Amino acid sequence: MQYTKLTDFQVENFQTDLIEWFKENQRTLPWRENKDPYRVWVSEIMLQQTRVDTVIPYYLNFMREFPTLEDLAYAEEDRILKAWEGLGYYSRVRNLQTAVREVVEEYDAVVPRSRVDISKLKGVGPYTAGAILSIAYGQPEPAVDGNVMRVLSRVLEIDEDIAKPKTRKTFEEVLYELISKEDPSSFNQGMMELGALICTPTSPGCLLCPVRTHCRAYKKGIQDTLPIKSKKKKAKRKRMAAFVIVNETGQVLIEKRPETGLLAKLWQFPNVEVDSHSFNKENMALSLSEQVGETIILGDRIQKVEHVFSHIIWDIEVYQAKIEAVGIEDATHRWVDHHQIEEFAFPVSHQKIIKHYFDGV
DNA sequence: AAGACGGGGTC
DNA sequence: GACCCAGTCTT
Repeated sequence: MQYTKLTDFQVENFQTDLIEWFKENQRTLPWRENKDPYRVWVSEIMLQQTRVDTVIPYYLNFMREFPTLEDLAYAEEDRILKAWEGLGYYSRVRNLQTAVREVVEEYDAVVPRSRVDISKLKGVGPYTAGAILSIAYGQPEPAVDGNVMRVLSRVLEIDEDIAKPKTRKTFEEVLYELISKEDPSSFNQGMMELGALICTPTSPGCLLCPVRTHCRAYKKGIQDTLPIKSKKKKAKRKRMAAFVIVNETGQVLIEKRPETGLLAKLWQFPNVEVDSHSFNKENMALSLSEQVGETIILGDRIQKVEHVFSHIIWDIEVYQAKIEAVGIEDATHRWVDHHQIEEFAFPVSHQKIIKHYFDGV
């Protein structure tokens, strides 16, 4: 039985027009060299909420460091985080390693071919499952991302709010009918490529579009009103104070962030969240001395950093500080010089502190 | 269903 | 400043 949203829709002609266009116009990208499921998998994780141009250099470096699924499975966690440094959403790479270890142990190092099994892997949601199954294994599984929802909302004039979790399922149901059974890989990639190159969020290039004859929104001239997407709330501000603590040999103190939550397991300079009331230097020197277990002498403010996340804004005031000793290390604290610090993965906000401090020293 | 989770590019 | 990006996990 045909899905009602495809009534009077030329399914086969649409598939052909899309796939022909994709084969002629697809970009040359490093993850399109072959269909190795591991390579496809890594690319799909990196591409989550991240643009192609941003991903390319990370992908090349990552595949050089971890060419096979086993290489990644046996790698040290600090190394995979360093390879991800600056990409954001760091749980992606920790989940990816958990998942490839699962594949090595439970699936004889072969990426599962069924949606049920592949979806059990950490970090593999409905989109990534469909992308790997269709691109690496040629299976007719939908892969619904932001591009696909935008393109299809226009082509089929679907006006559900794409910010709602439930809406993704609407698109998946249609796509099980609409996807090419002969070339699911080119179909899915074609939908995404079309969304990236032609059917863009603002001012779509309808006159260049290979499927405009099929497009209901274009026919009505309402392509700019779709998709419907509700707004999200804006980020909240947090004031922080961070400290570049220097010992007698010129090393600085860094610490590892907690295992869960924001920027989990990355390294940073010791810092505290401050509200406007408790913001005084005596207070900070004291609590800092407690943290480090030695007397800290708080120096000048040397930098201000504003860093914007999707849900938080950090306003960081950076202070220099001195310790009258060599300084003690434990599992989560290290004293490092400007060479050693390169080996640790820092969030971009604290990379700004590293750059400013060591450029000035 | 809504919030947590990064960072960068664009208008 | 707001939006968006080849989304997923947790609550």
